[in-house]
Amino acid sequence: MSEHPWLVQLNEQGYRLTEARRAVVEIMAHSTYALTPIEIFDEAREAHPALGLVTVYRTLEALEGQGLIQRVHQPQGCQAFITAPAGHQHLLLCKQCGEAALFEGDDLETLIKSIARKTGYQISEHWLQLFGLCPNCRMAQA
Amino acid sequence: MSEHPWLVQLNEQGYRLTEARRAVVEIMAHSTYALTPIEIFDEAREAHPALGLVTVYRTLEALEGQGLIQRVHQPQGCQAFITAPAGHQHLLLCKQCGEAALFEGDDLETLIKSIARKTGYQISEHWLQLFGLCPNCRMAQA
DNA sequence: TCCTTATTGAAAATGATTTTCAATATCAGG
DNA sequence: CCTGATATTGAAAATCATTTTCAATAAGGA
Repeated sequence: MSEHPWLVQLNEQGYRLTEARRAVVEIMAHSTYALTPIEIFDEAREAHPALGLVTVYRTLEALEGQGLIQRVHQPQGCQAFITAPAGHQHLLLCKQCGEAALFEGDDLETLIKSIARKTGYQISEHWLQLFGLCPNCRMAQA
Repeated sequence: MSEHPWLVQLNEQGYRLTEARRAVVEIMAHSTYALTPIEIFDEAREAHPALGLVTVYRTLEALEGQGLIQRVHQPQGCQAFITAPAGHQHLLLCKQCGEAALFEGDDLETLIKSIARKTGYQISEHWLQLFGLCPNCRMAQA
């Protein structure tokens, strides 16, 4: 069987391919929701019951180090993770159901340049995140 | 002596004015750096040595509830607090020294409306934060 | 000044994450 | 296909941040 691209990448970086890693990657690579270590633990144990929570933490660390997932910051807490956006994409989170959408944020360049000019700062990174209601939850609410 | 506006506001909301609260407000209202509870604790104890860390947490909670301070999210962690920006301002943090600058982010409205149209989400909140080097640290580096 | 009650600090409890360590599993080499 | 070096694992303990509990104290209206 062919491995998931994330597993291939981990392998190329010298990580061994184990049941535990396969189980965590399986969950993380397919979720469109930000998940906490415990949630990942619970879901991944369905495929690999012997999995330990510690290993979830260690695998998340490896995946984050490889730029494959990212931590999601929210008002309720900052422990959740989700697939890392590619390129210049940013997160849009539904406050109701937690579903995450992605959007392009290229237009920021202009804003950032103007702020750099005004403040004298040399800007190297930006975080942009939006919160709202996804189409489904909007409908349910109306 | 006249009290700091933050203390006046707390008082109007029914909070009593105590030495502990005065000490914490004194630190938070004048810092241009994001400070962690422990850092605030250490600094505030210079004015009020009997202060307990628990009270720092409780006072931060009150100040955040009043919209006077806000939590600062950073790659290294999300435990720090800083004066809340007024209106549509956002944070710009120096990666080197931790100093915080503020900037206006009104231009975002256009971007946000366009994303709302594209994704179907009803967007109600946005987080924008920039990281870089402040003028001083830029100079020191060059 | 007195009295009610919000507030306090210390200690204990909780929750998340990290470290330690002996057992186990991966995979390169024979 | 076996074998051995060693990366990886899970459990338990340690650590760190935060919250809760509770009796003592202090704020501020009467």
